[in-house]
Amino acid sequence: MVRDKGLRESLHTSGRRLTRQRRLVLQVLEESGEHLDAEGLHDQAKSLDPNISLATVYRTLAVLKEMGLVEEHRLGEGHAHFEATRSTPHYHFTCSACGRVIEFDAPQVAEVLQRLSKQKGLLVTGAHLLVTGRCARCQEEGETVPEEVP
Amino acid sequence: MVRDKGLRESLHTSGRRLTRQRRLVLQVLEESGEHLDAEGLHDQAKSLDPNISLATVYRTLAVLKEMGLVEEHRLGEGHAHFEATRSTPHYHFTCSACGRVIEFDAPQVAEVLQRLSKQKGLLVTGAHLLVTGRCARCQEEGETVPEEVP
DNA sequence: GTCCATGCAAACTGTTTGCACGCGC
DNA sequence: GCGCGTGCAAACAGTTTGCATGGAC
Repeated sequence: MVRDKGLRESLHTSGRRLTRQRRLVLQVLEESGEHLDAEGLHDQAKSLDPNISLATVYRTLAVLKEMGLVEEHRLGEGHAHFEATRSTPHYHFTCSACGRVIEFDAPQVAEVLQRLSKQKGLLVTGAHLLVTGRCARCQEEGETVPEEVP
Repeated sequence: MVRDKGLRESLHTSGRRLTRQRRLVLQVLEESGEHLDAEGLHDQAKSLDPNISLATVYRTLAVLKEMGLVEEHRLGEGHAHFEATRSTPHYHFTCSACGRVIEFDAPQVAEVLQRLSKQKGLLVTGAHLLVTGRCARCQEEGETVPEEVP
């Protein structure tokens, strides 16, 4: 992988090492696209390296978050979701009936943040707009049974 | 309390009862203002009713949330914060250095939501903009030691 | 060879639940 | 008095940590 080099360097500057597991976690996160939870990520990773442990997944996520390569979101319920940081910001709508997550963009949020940081002298390092409700499908059908949620 | 009557009625329509504990939880939440976590809320409540249990606090919060009188937010870290629903929407900035929470308004968010629900046929029932970064004080001082966080 | 990273299992935190008793209506 | 609500303690889910071994550099 081409970007391994960059990853190795980023890790190296903080006295860290590029391991098979770290490469793997980032790879799964990038390929799989969006908002996996730790367990889902672990499952995916296990299919490529059956020995990787959940603890390592969590530790790796912490490192990648610290380096800004991964973002953590609390969508809907208890557990966290993770996704590889992308160049274009986006936000999440979660359907409370079926659990589906829909991404959307909202350029106006950037304005809000800019005004906020200017007015109150804040340094903004992260922001997330989380919306909940019912998706189109679940409104029609009055559905209440949760579908498969990855 | 005047609003007890309204609360009782709201509860009654869903076959629920107005108990000392429920009154108490809502009262603490309203008086104490903003974003207490369950444990803080429990502590405050205990000073008025030493026997109230944490489980009851959680169960009551669930009921009040369901009735729309209370909102739950995951600010920064692991545990949830709760606040009595207010007429004016507002959002939260959390300083990752000192843990301070600053509230702010952002009317543009409402526009975003409206456009979103129209474009994608979603029914929006809740939304929250969560911002993290460093507050003015912590930027100046390069402070890293967390202060008291309620 | 050094020292960071890993796997495993145990610990921990925040939240939920089962059960017997208590209290609102 | 009926049946929901409570307190207690145990269960639970998600995440973190201590320790001995393994692997990156």
